[in-house]
Amino acid sequence: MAPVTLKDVAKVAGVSYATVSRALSGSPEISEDTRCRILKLCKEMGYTPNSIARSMVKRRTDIIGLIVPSLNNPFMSELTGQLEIYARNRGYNLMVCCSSYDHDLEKEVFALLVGRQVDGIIMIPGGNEIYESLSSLTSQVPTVFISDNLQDYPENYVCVDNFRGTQIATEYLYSLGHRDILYFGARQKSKTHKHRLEGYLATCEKLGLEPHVLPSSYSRSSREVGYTMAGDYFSKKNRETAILCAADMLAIGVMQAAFDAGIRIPRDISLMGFDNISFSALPQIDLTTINQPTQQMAIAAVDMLLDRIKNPEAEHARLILPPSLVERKSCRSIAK
Amino acid sequence: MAPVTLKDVAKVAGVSYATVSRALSGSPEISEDTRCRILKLCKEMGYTPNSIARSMVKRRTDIIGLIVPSLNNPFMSELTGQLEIYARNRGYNLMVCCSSYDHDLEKEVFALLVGRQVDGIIMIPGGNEIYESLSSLTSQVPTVFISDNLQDYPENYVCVDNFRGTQIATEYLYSLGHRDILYFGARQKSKTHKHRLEGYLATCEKLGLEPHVLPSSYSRSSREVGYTMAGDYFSKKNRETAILCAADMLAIGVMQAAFDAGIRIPRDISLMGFDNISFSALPQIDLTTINQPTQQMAIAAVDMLLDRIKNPEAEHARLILPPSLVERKSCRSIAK
DNA sequence: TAAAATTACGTGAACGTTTACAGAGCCATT
DNA sequence: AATGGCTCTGTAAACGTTCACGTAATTTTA
Repeated sequence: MAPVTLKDVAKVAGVSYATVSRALSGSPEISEDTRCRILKLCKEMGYTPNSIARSMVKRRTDIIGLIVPSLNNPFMSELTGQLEIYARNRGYNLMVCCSSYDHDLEKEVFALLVGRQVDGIIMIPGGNEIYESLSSLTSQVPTVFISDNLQDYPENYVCVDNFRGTQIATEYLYSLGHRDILYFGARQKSKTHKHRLEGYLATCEKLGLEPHVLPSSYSRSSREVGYTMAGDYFSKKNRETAILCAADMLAIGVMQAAFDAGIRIPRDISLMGFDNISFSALPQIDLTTINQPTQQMAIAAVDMLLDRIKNPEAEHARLILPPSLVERKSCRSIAK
Repeated sequence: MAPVTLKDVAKVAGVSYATVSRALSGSPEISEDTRCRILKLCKEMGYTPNSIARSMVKRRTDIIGLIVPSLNNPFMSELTGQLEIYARNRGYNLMVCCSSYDHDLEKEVFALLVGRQVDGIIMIPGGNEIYESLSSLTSQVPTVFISDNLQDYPENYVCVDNFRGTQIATEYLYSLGHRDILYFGARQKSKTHKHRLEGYLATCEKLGLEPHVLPSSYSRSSREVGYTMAGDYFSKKNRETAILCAADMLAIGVMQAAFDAGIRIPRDISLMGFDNISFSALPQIDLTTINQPTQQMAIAAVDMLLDRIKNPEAEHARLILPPSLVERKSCRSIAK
């Protein structure tokens, strides 16, 4: 518990503390002998550099703030894990804050992190209210968003190509012979979901399919929402042979409703999701879905942020990563 | 991007910077007028206190380090989320590091966090190698473990009562009429698993049941392990009517193997897990299990750590929280 | 009304680093 | 032998706070 400082080491070594600092920082302005001697002494004395003091003078902390809506959501917690590992490999630590999908909290923890002098912030917005506060937040500190909602704003962000995702999904279902595909759970307010819907609609048009859309009036894409909506849907006669859900969680709810209604997947109807959350890989679920490249997103977000930190005056960057098909057991090929 | 400091505010206000500091810290040694005037000015000028500088002189950072094996595991990411929220409510931020179940990394990030001058560390060990390094780590900074492996060491920890958990589970299965209960996936090296096994064995003895144990030679309790082990098990004739798994993930693997073998749960055999991870609540899984009180554990760990920070010389604390039964659909009552 | 107590504020040191600058010692060049 | 240029090390200021101390102005007390 006794904090041994540069000065302590310097005193024992019989040099000034600037010399010790030089020995540790790898400065060339020091002879090899003294460097070795000092380094050895540091070890012996159990010296640990105080990064607070260093931050004080260097005017940077090597800390990245992360604002994430929730760590209960597997997609976000996995992303968080990736971000932490990659950031640490690049010499940065992560200060994590959960916003609980609450925009006031988002602003509050943003200010908190700024006060903590983080070098930059990676933010996964929890909703759409973020637009109002965008510039007042990002003017304070370099910020990168992980979100598909920001095309029209001068901000840095990385996201997955949602349009392309539903395009891939629709084409896949088409290739299996499906001609009546229901797009399930289109949320109105989210731009992410708008792009997914558009990918579906555009592909329908390209393939000459008639689009069927079941919009969601809910503000989140939970299993419960999927279950409720699908219960309604299955209670009537329908001609669709496949359902493309706007999110995996919805699809899992749909699965349950299908089970309750005695409808078998994929025998009676094919089902696809979007996100590839870890749940979906469970054999009991085994959902064919569109993968978001979590690791790539994490790496890209950190890289982008560090670029912005190094060069804050640079143009805003955007990176849109390609999604990919994950083929599992929830879709089947049907006769034409 | 222009950092406005105490001095700037002081200059504009025409007072010394000590006065500004007093106005902000709520010191009584200042008149109400000047305080209001300064506070208003701070707002106008967009002043944010620099917590680095404050940490420098106060010799504390109000930061807690968290070392967690992985954020892919839902149990741990949920725990992390709870820790963050509660710690923030108590005025602390969380610096999170993933150890990837690697003990060398555990030691490395511990040192990193110490260098960052965190006020304390909450550590969820990823394995058993932790024993070797225990005292050399915890002598550096107040530390609280979340782990059931530390009864024999003078450390602070909180955990769930694993013995009680399997006791509850065994009694529950007994109450449903089961007399032949297999304990599935007992890991040898983990003390957590040792306690779970002991709870089962003790309860068998108490109830006059003959224990059946299927040990696991694997070092982790994954779905794949459960699937493989259960495949073997189901390929032979067995008399057990219920399986109690040492972890939910194992049970999910068992479910899959049962499905492959044409064995229906709970009709043909009852199945229980331990942990209550979020997967288990999915209707497609619907696993009866033993809950670990994540939120209570998080709150207790933070409270305990802050106690230790305030009073480092105090006796080591241990808190063992009660688990609880979560009744779902994977067990059935059988005729006696 | 003088002494004592109180209030409100300023002064300056401290926290543990980094770094610009200066300077000492040595060797090579003219 | 004087000058210049190295190489190495020391000095001191700075980063933005907090806080112990000092002190002037004001109020209270005897």
